[in-house]
Formats: sequence, structure tokens, C-alpha cells
Amino acid sequence: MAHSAGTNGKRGREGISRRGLSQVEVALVEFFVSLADMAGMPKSVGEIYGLLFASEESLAMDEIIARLGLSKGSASQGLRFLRDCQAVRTVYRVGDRRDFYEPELGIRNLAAGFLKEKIGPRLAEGSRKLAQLEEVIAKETPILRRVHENRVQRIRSWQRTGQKVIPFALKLLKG
Amino acid sequence: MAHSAGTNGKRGREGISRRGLSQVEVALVEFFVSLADMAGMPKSVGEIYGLLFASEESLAMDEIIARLGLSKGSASQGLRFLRDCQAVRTVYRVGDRRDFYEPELGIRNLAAGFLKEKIGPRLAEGSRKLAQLEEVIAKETPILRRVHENRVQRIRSWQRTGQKVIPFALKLLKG
DNA sequence: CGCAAAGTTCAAATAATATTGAACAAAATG
DNA sequence: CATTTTGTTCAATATTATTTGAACTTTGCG
Repeated sequence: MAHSAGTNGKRGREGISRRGLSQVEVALVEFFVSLADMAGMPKSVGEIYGLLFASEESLAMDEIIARLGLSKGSASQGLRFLRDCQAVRTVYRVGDRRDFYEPELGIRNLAAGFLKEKIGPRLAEGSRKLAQLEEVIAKETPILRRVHENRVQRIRSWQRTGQKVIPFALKLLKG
Repeated sequence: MAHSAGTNGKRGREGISRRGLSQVEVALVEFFVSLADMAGMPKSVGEIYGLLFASEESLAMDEIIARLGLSKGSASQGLRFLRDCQAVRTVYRVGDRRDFYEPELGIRNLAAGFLKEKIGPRLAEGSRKLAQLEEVIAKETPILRRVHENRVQRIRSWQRTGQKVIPFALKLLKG
């Protein structure tokens, strides 16, 4: 191994805190943990992104594990999630076959990735459910149908509004 | 009691399904359950809103309990949550001292309530955390400070972008 | 190849969240 | 004002989601 050592990573340099994280690192990790929680992501995802966000140089998985004290499994899954959302990317270092990670810092890319990964699929499922619903309604008696059709139309209108809002929001994020 | 009866509410009229809900009601309830899940709310909240959304007339808590088969506690808490977000409102009926509920159907009001109730407080907490963070950074050595200040500034820029996007999105929702 | 390091997977353990229901409080009714 | 209906609260329980770690696969290296 190059430089990170056993289970308790380097400590001493910088402030003292949880398993060798500086105060600032701890604060940033906490910040992103609460963001992750807000967005319905696992805590470990927030921890990992927070740590990467806090550190100037890219980190390998085993370093992340050592510094945050989480398991291989969590780290692997968390990094996969972040990669899928394009919230982190891998970086290559000569003479080291580990993958090193660095965070995406542009909010536009972060938001776009999150939308595509987390929101998109569920919206698609919602559309599917709505279609099913319309089939059921079509079979109803005219009296019931009028009421229910009205309600479904309301949802359709929500969808249209959403579709207007999202691209615009993304455009704003660009500038 | 007026008309809803013991533990298994009326059934028979309309399609047959879960505890006297018509197929359409079931489908709408499921739809809102998945939306609730997406937004990180309890399932029961989605069920309640879905049922109200599906029914033409307002419903009292005991009717909701009977038709969805959930507990008093869940119903009470779920309705409170929905009231807090202004996703439902109470309606009065002469000669009945129960509160009857009807859903808010305008997406603008729904979104505004959700933002105020669920997002707002957490954003405030985030700001507080950032302020703490800046205090910590201020105490660092100049070398570290430069890196960390840069990162925090990045978050501040995200915040500014967010503050631009939200009001605009709300304006779009209005039309 | 064969070995060792790096990374993934997934069933089981753990932690976090939601639900229940019984005890309680508030409010209208007679 | 006693009684009944309506609605709330909260500790215990059930459910769901996350984390763990050991077994496994993949990859790079001599």
C-alpha cells in the first residue's frame, strides 16, 4: 500500500475530530449528510460526497473507508450511486490501480444528474400508472366517469406544468 | 352515527376492491402513495390525500379510517401533516360536528405548502450549519483557509442559484 | 497462468421510520 | 354538568431502509 495505512487513517495534522477528519471536514460532511437526507438519499452518500467536497485532492475508496469509518459495502454502493448521478467522477493516477474520485462541483450538472437518476424513473412510473388509471376509468359508467376524468385531467395538468418548469430551471442553473 | 357504520365501510356500490374502494380509488390512492414516497412522506399521507382526491364529496376522519383501513393515530397525524402543508382543508357541514376534509387541487398551492413546510426549515438549518462552518474556517491557517473558503463559496453560489430558481418556478406554477 | 489488490454483491444485522391502539383531552349535546 | 362523540398524543410494535461483512468477481501485474 502506498500511504493510507490500516484502519485508523492519519490524524494529527489539522484539527482533531472523528477518525482523523478536521473540523472543517466534519462540518462539510454533516452539511451534505443533511442535504442527502433532505433529498431522500442514504446518509453514507452524503458522507462520501461531503468528504470528497472537502478534500482538495481526489480520494480512493479505501481512503474514504478509512477516514469515514464505513464499510466496504456502503462505500462501494455509495460511490456507485454518486457515479450514476454524475455527482462524482473517477480520476486516474499513474502507478496506482485504484480509482480515485473527485466531486462534481457544478450545480447544473449535479441537478441534472439527480433529476435523471432519481426523479426521471419515478416520473415515468407515474405516467404508466396514470395510463392504467385511464383504462379503468374508460370502463366506468358515464356518471362516475365524468368526475374521475376531471380529476385525472388535473394530474395531467400538473404534469404539463412540471414539464414546463424543469427545463427552465435547468437553464437558470446554467448561467 | 350518521351513515358510515362499524369497521368495514359500505361496499358493493361501484367496483370491488380493497375494503370498499372502487378500482379508480385504488389506482388514485396508489398513485399518490408513490408520489408521497418520492417526496419522502409517509405512505399513509399519500393514501389519505389520494382518497380525498378521488372522492367527489369531502370526507370525515372516521370515513377515511374505515375506507383505508388505517388506525386513528395514522389518520390523525396524516391529516395534520396535510393540513400543515395546506394540501387539504376542512369544510363544515350543518348538523355534523366532525371535520370534513377536501383536497387542495391547485398545484401552485400544493407546491408552496410543501416548500414552506418540508423544504424551508431544512434550508434554514443548512444556512445555520454553513455559518458555523465559516466560523471554523476563519480559525484555520491561511493555507487551509484558502481551499476551504473556496469550497464554501461554492455552496453559497448554489444557494444564490436556488433562491433565483424557486420564486420563478412558483411564478410559472401560477399560470 | 497464478497471485494479490481492488471492487462488487447480497443475505443478515442493525438502525431509522411509520403505524398502532389505548389512554387522554376537547368540545358539543341534551 | 355528565355524557358521548371527536380528535390527539405517545409509548410500544411493526415495517422499511440502510449498513455490514464475508464470499465472490474482476483486474492488473510479474
